[in-house]
Amino acid sequence: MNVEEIIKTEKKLPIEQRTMIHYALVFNKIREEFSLALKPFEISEQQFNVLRILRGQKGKPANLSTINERMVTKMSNTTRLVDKLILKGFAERWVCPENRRKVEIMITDNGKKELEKIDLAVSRTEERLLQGFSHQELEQLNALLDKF
Amino acid sequence: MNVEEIIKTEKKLPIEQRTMIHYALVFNKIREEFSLALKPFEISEQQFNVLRILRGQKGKPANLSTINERMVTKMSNTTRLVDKLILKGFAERWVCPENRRKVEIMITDNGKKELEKIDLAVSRTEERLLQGFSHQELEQLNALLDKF
DNA sequence: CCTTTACATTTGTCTATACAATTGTTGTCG
DNA sequence: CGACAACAATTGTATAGACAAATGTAAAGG
Repeated sequence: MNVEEIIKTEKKLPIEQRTMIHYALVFNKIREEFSLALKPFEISEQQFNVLRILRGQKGKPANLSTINERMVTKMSNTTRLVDKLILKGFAERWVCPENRRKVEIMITDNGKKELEKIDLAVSRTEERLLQGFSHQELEQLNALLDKF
Repeated sequence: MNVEEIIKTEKKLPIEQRTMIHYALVFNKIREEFSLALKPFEISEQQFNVLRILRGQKGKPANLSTINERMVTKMSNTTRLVDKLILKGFAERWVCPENRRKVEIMITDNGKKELEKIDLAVSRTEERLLQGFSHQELEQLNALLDKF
């Protein structure tokens, strides 16, 4: 990936600015690949993320604020996101008996099955995106990302 | 930035998955900082990007497809984006005389002046985001990003 | 010329997201 | 207890973005 070529500029960018643009370009590529991988399942990246969180609860229900807290990209209204998962039969929701302000949300068996299929497609995408990296380079990248 | 802590998971993620999540988390942080920096100017990141492209033309007008081509994040409708810049008096647009299918878009003096102010705020943000990095680390990061 | 094809931009429409206001519930303190 | 603050989720609304269809213009081929 050549930054200058992609954004068609001849002038030399300061390294800081170049890094930022570079970062965004790579992110766009990643997002594109992911949404392509998710398209056949008719599920958004956010919905996929929530499903993974719900599965991570291992039988325990999650409430909305828990989900929000754990989401990679925080959303302003997770309610409607969960609505869609429920509509698809991948999750269910009820009012929390101990605290009626809260709701409890759980992944359904159907949701789990679907998620397994999606996981496969997603991890294939991840591997494809990262195929040019050695294990050491991945560690290096993670270490650099930690500095942000 | 500790990935596992942020998304509140105890289990060890495979390095590929961890890298992807890490990447997205950092991107969110960057985006947040940028939109904060741009907020006082009431301009979106995309609009800012287009303004920079227009300035990069150095007097020559740009047409829509040129802008689209050079944008960091490609947009489906750049028309309406330019509309907003025109509304703010930062750009002007007319039909291309040689080829009436095309339009010619130029940054105005007003737009240039505003852009200079925004540039300052943005580069301060960039520096702040990257303050933990040595020059060598920035080069390293750029080299790794190239591998995508 | 006239029809067809390709091109460049614009418009329509539907969905996603951001942000604020609202609803319903619980906890606290005089 | 009763008023009020704090909490959790939902709803309303306005804006941004994705995608497809439509418009207007130019080029190509018979």
